[in-house]
Formats: sequence, C-alpha cells, structure tokens
Amino acid sequence: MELPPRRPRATILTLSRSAGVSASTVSRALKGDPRISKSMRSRIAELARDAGYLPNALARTLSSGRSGLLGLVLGPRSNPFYATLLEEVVAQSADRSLRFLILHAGPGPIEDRTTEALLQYQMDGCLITSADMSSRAAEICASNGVPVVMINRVPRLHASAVSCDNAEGGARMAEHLLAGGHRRAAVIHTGGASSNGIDRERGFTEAFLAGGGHIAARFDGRSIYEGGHDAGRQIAAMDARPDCVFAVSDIIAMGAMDALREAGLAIPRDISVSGFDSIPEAARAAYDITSFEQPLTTMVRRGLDLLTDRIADPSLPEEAITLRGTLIARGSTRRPATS
Amino acid sequence: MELPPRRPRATILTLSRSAGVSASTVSRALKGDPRISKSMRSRIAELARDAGYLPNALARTLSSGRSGLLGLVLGPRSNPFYATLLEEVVAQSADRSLRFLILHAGPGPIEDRTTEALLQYQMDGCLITSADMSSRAAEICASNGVPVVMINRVPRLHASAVSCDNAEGGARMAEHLLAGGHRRAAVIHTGGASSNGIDRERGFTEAFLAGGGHIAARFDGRSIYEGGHDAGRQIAAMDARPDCVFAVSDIIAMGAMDALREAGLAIPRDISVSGFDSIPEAARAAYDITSFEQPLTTMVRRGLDLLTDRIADPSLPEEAITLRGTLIARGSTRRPATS
DNA sequence: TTGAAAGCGCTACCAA
DNA sequence: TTGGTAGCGCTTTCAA
Repeated sequence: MELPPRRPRATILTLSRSAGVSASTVSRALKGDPRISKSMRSRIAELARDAGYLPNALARTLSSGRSGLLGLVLGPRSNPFYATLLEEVVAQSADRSLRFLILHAGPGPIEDRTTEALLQYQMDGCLITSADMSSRAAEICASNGVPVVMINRVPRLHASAVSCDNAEGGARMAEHLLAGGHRRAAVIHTGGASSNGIDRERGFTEAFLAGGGHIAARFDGRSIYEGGHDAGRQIAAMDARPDCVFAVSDIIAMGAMDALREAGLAIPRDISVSGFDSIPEAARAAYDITSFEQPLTTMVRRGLDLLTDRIADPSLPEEAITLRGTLIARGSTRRPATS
Repeated sequence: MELPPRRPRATILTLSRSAGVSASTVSRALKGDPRISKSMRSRIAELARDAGYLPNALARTLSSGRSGLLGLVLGPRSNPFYATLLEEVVAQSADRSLRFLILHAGPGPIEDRTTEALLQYQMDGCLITSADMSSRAAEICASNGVPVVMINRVPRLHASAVSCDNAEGGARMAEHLLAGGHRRAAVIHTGGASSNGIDRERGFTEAFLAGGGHIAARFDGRSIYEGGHDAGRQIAAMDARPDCVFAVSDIIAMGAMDALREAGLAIPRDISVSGFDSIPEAARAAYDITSFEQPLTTMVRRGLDLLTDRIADPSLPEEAITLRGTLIARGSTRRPATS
C-alpha cells in the first residue's frame, strides 16, 4: 500500500504566495489582527484551512521568546495522590492551551540535566508537585527568569506555591479523634522528607495534646504503603496499644490498616485509623478511611493561574496560597456516642 | 533581597565573539567535530562552561527539523498500570535524552487539538499507551511522517506496537486454575473497549474449555475497581457459585476480591481470584493476587527503540512486537494438592 | 582547520 | 490596510 504523498507542510510563506500577499499580512490575518480587512482575513483563513496549515510553535518561540511549554515534576507512583494530580493538571491545561513537558516522574530528586532541559527547551515556567528542587536548580530557574510554582509544597526561595492548610488539617483530625473518645494516638509520619508531613503532624500533635490526648508512639511511614504496613504491624504489637492512628497520608494509612487487620484487630472497634489527602482508593468500601481532603481542583487552578500570571508579568511578586481542606469522616474512625 | 542580575543567555554568537572565532566554528567545536583543532575545541568548551551556555533546543529544531520531543498518551489513573508505565517511560527516556510532552492523560479519547499540538510542536514521534487513536488522528500522523508506537496495544494502521502475548497469558492462567482443580469460572472482561481484554479473555476461555472447564458467567468490569467490585457482588450472589474468577486486569480483580470478601467468602478457600498485569498493588499481602506479569521494562525499552529507529529512518517498516509474560502464582488461587 | 552566508518559520518594527 | 526587512539561535553547505 502506498503511503500518502507526504506533501511538505504549509507555512506562512507558502500561504502568502498562494494568496498573493506578503507574509506579514498572512501572519497578522491568522491571529485576527483588526488592521487586516475582514475580507482578506476570511480569504486567508480559508486558504489556511484548505492547506491544512498549522503554525510551527517552535519557530514562533524563536521570535516571540515564549514557547507555551511548561515543565512538570511529578512524585512517585507509589503514592496515588500524584496520579490524581497529574490528571487534574492535564485536564485543566487543555483549556488553557498549556503544554506540559515531563521533567521528572518518580522518587528521587530532580537531576541537574533535568533543569537544563528546562532552559534548552525555553520552557516558560515549571510546575512542581513533589520532590523539592535543589537550591541550585531553583537558582538556575530564578536567574533565567523561569517562574516556578509548587503545588502541595510550601514555598521556597524563588518559587510560588499552592498548598492546603496542612497544620489545620492535622488539628481538625485531632479534634475529630478526640471527639470520638480517643486519647492515645500513634502517629505515622514521613521522616522529615516533606514539609507537608511535618506540618500535618505538628498540627495534629498540638491539638491532640491540647485536647488532653497523648502521643503513644511515632513511626516513619516513608510515604509508601509498605512503610505504613510496617508501622501498623508494630502498633499492633505494642503493649499498651494506642486507640487511634493518625497517618500523614492515605497511602500510609492503607498500609497501616491492612497490617492492623492482619494482626487480628477490627477497625474501628479495636483501633481507629485516619489518613490525609482523601485519594479515591481511601474511599473504597474495603478501606473507608476517614481523611482530610485537599481541594485539588482549586489547588491546580490556582497553581496554573500563578504560573500564567507570572509568565505574563515576571515582575509580579511570588505568592503563597493556602487553601482550606475538608475533613471527610468515614468508617475507619469511631464516632462520638450519639446517645 | 536583590534578584541576581538576569544576564542574557549565552548563545553561539556571544561565544564566538568572546572567542574571536566564527559562529560555525563554535557550533562545530561544541559538538566535537574532528575538523576543529583540539586546542580550539577545549578553549571553546571552557568558554561555554564559564558562560553557562546551553544550546537552544528549539532553534536547533528549526534548522535541523528534529525536535527531540515526543508525544505521550497515557491512560486513566483509575488503573495504576498506567502510573507504572509512566514511571518506566520517564526513567528510560532520561538515558536517551528523549523528552515527553503530555498529549493526554486520563479516560476518554484523544482530542483533535491534541493531534494538532503534535504537529505544531514538531514532535518527532508519539507513544501511545492507552486510548485508541481515532483513525483521523492516525492519518494525520502518518501523512506528516510522525511515527506512532503503541505500548500495550495491538498495532493499528500506521503504527508500530509492543504488547505482551495476551491470549497466551489468558491461556496460562486457565491452565493454572484447571491444575488447581477449578472447573467453573466467572470472567470479568472490559466490555470490548480494549483489544487486550478481548485477547486475554479469548485465550483464557479457549484453554479453560479445552481443559474441561466451563464459563459460568461473564461480567463487564469496565476496567475500573468499581466495575470489578460490582461483578464480585453479583458472583457472590450466584446460585451455583463459580469456583474461580478470571479478571482481565488486576484493578478489576482487586474490586472483585473485596466484594467477594464483603459477601463473607474466603479467598481462595471458597473461590479463587486471578488477575492480569501484576501491578505492585496486587502483590500486597492484603490482596496477594495470582496474576500474569507483563515484562514492562522490556516493553518500554522496545517501544522506545521502535520510536527512535523509525525517527532516524522513516522508511523502516512498521513492526509489531509481542513479548511473553510470566504467570505469578500467589495466594489468591488454590494450588493443586501436592500429596 | 576555519569562515561566510543562507535558511529554518515566524514575529515585529518601520514604512508606505 | 498592507509590505519590506531584520532577526530570533542554530545548522549546514560552500569557500577559503
């Protein structure tokens, strides 16, 4: 079977020739410049359509200095939260004609060559949802005028950020557990790797202590299911077993919950388990985990706003936006007696 | 605090001036052209390093016609398989200095404007891991000489593909279940949405029937956990309950398994459950699902090979590569008595 | 071994 | 309302 005859792509020049006008006229007509007469505009539009013309975005970048390309840094697949974030980012960026180039996806830090790609491809900005940038990488972006926005991260030097109020979320969870009669909590944190986890734990701990509770133990959940599972096993084996668990993310809570059940404990009868993020998996009947929901859609919307605004006007100051989340009470935590 | 003084980026021209040579010399020296004297090469290399020079990949594209950019189409987050695939693709592409631009991520078909982005950004090729392209989209790619490679999909017109032998995998699973003494199977398929699912079911069914088994029921698992869960509930309620379940993907199997347990059934004592893909989640102790593992690393490697080869030489024929997977027997299926 | 010049496709400035 | 021209940063003949 013959391949179709690979015509060379139409360009502004070819269009201008077949229209018998100059290239500048075509360029202006195509972007609806009002200085071009209406009839000319529609004539050229038709010509372009017939020729299957598509502008060369890269050539445009060269002269305009703006590529429409954004870098994206994504966290490890082991935490489904990032998958949700990715879908949201892609969905919203379609409407804004933003294109994302994947800089990094997975565990581990962003490598230097990744930062270089950012510059080589003239990316207009960068969205980071996970691993912290090295100071060097942040420095490179800043000194090259590439705005950086972090979602689900606290702001750093030279970056704007959108996050939910993690400390507040932790505190709300503490109140919820206290109201359910819990007083001895085990906390599964993430080992200082993420500021989110630290804030969540701090908010929880302060409120739980203030409410008369007591932190019976702390474990490092390493932000993964297995880490939560290990912690759960240890909690089940404790002499004076805690009456509740606060995990700083749902994926850790899921691991803990499975381990507790494997040890023969019933949830929430023997022990309550709570998480953070409210990922879809945590809502499944098999887990049904009480969690603190981050307003993901809005977080992404604001993140893209920040990015596009600062691309349009680099003199804008850096911003830190904090959004309030929502506690979703589910079946994994005992509720106050309603008698 | 002062921002650092935003020097304009170094270009080949600025380098050539400070070196006192021509731009072409710099260009050649930087890419190690042997025609340039060794001393000149190292002198320019040093200059470039000091100036923090990074080539403008977009400008290079304009003259060379090759962007180094590839499009990526990813399936819905509801199936963790795609998250694994994404990480593998990103990890491997770093070593090959390939850059992926996200064309689509999530459920639903690829939109036309997505295909247009492919051309506007002069992408060298496109990797599809999920939703089928419309014929129109495939046509557009073909007529513009953009190679398309599908991973985990059967080849279509104008595209190469890498997949695992799905029918064989289904057959192997049938044999495994037969060997474990099962004779009445329920199959949870994906409603004809994906050729993978169809092949897996066909392979399973033929082998299971051939081995003296019988297909007691079929359900549509819609490729999501909830679909598997619904099916599991119905299976648990059947009068003559099947003794095993074959789900065409792990995420469906997980849903089914949870539903069966919620109905009070023990696995595998009362009923065996098997899946496909061997995603990390299926290996967790809480599920421990017998599954058929796709050789993901190799699949991605071959996919990228196909892509880069056909970019380098567009006259190469389209290829379909089929890899053999591995049955991973776990605790969710009864094994043959070893007496 | 090096340089000059043209050109990739598009935008923007200055004229007309 | 339109055209001419220069230039974005790099590659690549063709000359020297």
